[in-house]
Amino acid sequence: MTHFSDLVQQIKERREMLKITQEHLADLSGVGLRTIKQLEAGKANPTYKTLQEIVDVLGLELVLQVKKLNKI
Amino acid sequence: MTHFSDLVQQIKERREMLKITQEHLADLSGVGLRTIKQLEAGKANPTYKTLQEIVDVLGLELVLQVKKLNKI
DNA sequence: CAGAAAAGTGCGTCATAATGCTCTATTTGG
DNA sequence: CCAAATAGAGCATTATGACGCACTTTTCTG
Repeated sequence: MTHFSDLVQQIKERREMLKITQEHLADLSGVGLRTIKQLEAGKANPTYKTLQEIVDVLGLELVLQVKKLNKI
Repeated sequence: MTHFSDLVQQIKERREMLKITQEHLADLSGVGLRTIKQLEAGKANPTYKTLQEIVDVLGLELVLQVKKLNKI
């Protein structure tokens, strides 16, 4: 779960910044409310698709890049 | 599945660039060979954890960033 | 070209992600 | 402080991801 908690944190902060409730995010993204709650609680291992639908609504995107070294 | 195929393509190209076989990648990442095969074939919706373990071995990382506009 | 290595795929099982419902705990506004 | 809104969880069900095995197809290599 390397930096998964960071990612969750980013999602949560972004949602709050946009003044969107979990429920509204669920409606907008089509992802179940329960799923969003579990994700934000850090108690989930979401599928790419689920993650994608959520971050998309938040105006975010998942990108793959060459690892930056020395993350100590 | 927005740009999922792009992500799969990046993973595949990176693996080939590193001259690693799917089997070797499976061993290195701890992810099952079957799972890697399905992913590269674009016939999967991997969990974050699975994706993370694979890209990590390839020296890549998934990052969340604010969406760049006008991707027409 | 022939054999070997690597990749693709059908089938079946097991584990778990996704989800709804209900209830509790927090947070927030007035 | 109180009530309403929002978030966190337990429980159960359904859908599907992860995986091994066996076999076929494709791609290398000598």
